[in-house]
Amino acid sequence: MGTTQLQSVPEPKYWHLKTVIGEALDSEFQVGQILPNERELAARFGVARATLRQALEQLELEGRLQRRRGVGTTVAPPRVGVDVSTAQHRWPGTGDDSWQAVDCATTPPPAAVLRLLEADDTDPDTGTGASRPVYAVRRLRATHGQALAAEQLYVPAASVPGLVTDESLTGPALARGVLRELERLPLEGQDRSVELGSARADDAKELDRLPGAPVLVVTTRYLSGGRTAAVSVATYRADTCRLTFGDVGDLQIAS
Amino acid sequence: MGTTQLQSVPEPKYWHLKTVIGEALDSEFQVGQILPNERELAARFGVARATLRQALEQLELEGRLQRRRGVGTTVAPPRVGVDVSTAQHRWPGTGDDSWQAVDCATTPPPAAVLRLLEADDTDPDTGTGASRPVYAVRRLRATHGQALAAEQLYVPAASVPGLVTDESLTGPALARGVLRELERLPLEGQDRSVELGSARADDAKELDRLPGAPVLVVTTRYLSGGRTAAVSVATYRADTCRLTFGDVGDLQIAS
DNA sequence: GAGTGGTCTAGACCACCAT
DNA sequence: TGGTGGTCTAGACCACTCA
Repeated sequence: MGTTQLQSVPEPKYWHLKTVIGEALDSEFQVGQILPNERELAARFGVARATLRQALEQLELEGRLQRRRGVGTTVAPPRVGVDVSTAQHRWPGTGDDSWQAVDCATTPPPAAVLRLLEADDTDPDTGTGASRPVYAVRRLRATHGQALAAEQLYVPAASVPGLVTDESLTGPALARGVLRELERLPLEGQDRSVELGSARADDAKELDRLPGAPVLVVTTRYLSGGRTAAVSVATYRADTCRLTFGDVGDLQIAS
Repeated sequence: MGTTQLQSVPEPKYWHLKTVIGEALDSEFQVGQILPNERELAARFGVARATLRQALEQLELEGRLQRRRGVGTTVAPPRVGVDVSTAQHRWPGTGDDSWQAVDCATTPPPAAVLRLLEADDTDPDTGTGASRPVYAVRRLRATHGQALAAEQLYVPAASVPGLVTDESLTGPALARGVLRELERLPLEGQDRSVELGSARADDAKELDRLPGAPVLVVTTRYLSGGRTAAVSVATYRADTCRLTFGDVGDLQIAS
């Protein structure tokens, strides 16, 4: 038959929808403005609700929309630039009030973290358990009342020799005590990695997201005295955060 | 009625599924092994295919699974650590064969990039167009034949004054020429940001993914002579890449 | 051509938030 | 209590890969 194929390789509907809605966001909507609900939007575009949701999910992933159950879908503000630079060799949170210590436990860290912590602990000496227990400090990072990240900072006891382990020290106070002692160590370097993950239930709750929400997982190894003095696993909200590594230093400051 | 509520707040089925399958991956499967197809898995777990797919999507997002249309679902290898460190003040790809120049065009860059390029171009002098045209160099980064990232490197003409603009220079050759000239500039610093994005159609094709696939967008501003000499926008496959910022430097090398 | 994952539908019910 | 987004179902068809 001589029917000419107008769209030989048609793009998926949800992809086209995403483009259309994305353009509408630029031209017709303002930050914070509420969109029509999903059922109406689906009807308006003549698609099933599931298809519309696929488009909205993409836009939310890109940080352009914010959806909250029971409330609605709103236009998200531009992503917040969050400094996670490694240029200044400082302990995390030093001279920076954006981190807040929340709790501290001594539950054994996950196997992956243990590998990082004990990689250089097993070789030099014979004993392995010298650095136990490992303090697990829980911290939150926020700006303008908005939760950005939840962190689990693992500190082996060997890194905080001066810590008084008084039993009366409860969670938050113990957390601050561990941090205070940690800052006394000379920080010699750090290496860091960033990868995509999905929020565990506890992280999700503190980040005001649903479990499984996309997060940027920043893993940092802090080095002091040739050893791994601490390991931090921080999960940043991927929808609202843009991680910045301001490496410019002197040049930027001079201008 | 006296029916006791066994699960007062039951977690979503797909979340539970994800956990179960994830544990199975650890204990019963090997990297590269192929899973039963989605219809069978859904039947085996007694859920709809869409629900099963929600769990698989999460596992793929976390880099634990790899799905390919027409082929099947396989167990993914651990993520590749990709160095994107800013510690060495070098131009991208110098002394590193993982980047390969593909093409070069002079199409105007997107507005967001233009803002970065011309921020310090408008103030000092009166003229603005001094740095036009802007070369858009296209490069790919790969290891072991596996595409990791696609980059768009924007270089204002002002940054490569020695470039001979012969019309016979085709795309790839022009790209290499621009890079060669760029490397002659003294690199004074760079700042960088990482955020979550979804792959544009062209990036997706070169990364062997579907459009919309999650990517880590690394934006870098290269500074030379107090100016922004180039801007790079690189999209890394979020499922297979873990970006590493090896800041340890001397200490790590010495050990 | 058989089998895979990708897209899409038209419903239903649930958890949550505001009023 | 009404409205929102979140979950789930049971189908259907399509695009792709490979033998």
